[in-house]
Amino acid sequence: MPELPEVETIRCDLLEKILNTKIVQVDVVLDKIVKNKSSAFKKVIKNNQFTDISRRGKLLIFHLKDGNFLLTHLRMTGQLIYRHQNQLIAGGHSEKKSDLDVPNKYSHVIFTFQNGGQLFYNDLRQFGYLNIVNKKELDQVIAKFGTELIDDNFTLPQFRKILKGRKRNIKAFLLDQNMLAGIGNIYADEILFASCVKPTRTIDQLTKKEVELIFKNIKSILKLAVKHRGTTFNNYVDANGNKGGFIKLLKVYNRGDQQCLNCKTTLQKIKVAGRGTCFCPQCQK
DNA sequence: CTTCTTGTTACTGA
DNA sequence: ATCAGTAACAAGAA
Repeated sequence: MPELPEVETIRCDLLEKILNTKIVQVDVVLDKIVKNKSSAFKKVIKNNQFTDISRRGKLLIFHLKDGNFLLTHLRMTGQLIYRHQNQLIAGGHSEKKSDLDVPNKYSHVIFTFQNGGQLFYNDLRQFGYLNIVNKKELDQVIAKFGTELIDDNFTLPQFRKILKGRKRNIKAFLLDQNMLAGIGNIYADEILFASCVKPTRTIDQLTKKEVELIFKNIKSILKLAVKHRGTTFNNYVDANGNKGGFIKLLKVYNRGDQQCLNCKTTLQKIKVAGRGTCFCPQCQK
């Protein structure tokens, strides 16, 4: 599940690889992945260039030289993998051959650059999408997102302001992209464990200290995860096709029925906000 | 065979 | 306005 740290890792990887190089060909293997009409999509992309890549929450924004923007959301199993010309398909040291072996049966859109490099949009479950929009449409899409979380503009007073008057449970809030942009199921569980707050607690019950802790942990955990190039739980890989290293640092996510790393209590798995949720009944109050 | 999983949107109902 | 719950989407794992 690509969340903010994973999407940010891919963004930084691609920045070094695909800017200001002419796109000579684009293949749309599976039409439904592209929101635009396939013919219109190809017309805009062909002979165009990416001049920058930005990110809003989990959404990647490729800036095109002609003033349009290519939006990419990976949803659950989307991948963006770049291969430069003549790059050998690595094998042997990879556990999952399909991660590195591109194109494969999940490669639904393929960009080919003038220098021979190729960018593959892979998606096993086909929930992600590519969509070309103009500046006005981009602004409309971006406006709906909540606060950016690894930005210096995200401050404790601002966090308090967003929480004010709300009554839902804290996990549902953390996952709400219209409130905070970029947290998914993995980091929501990790942030709440680090903050010693049970995922079912409602916002109006949180103490001042707990709010402070949650704020601090949102920043520190997301930044640490970016540093470790994200979490590969099942499907995620970076733009080189490599796994993220944060999985070694997960303390609760998907560890239901295992022992808490702090107190050895058996972790519990419950459903909160429609999501599988792991927490320590001893450490999280 | 069935059931579960996951991010997001859309919808219903409180 | 806010929020909870659920279906839908696809395909693989168990």
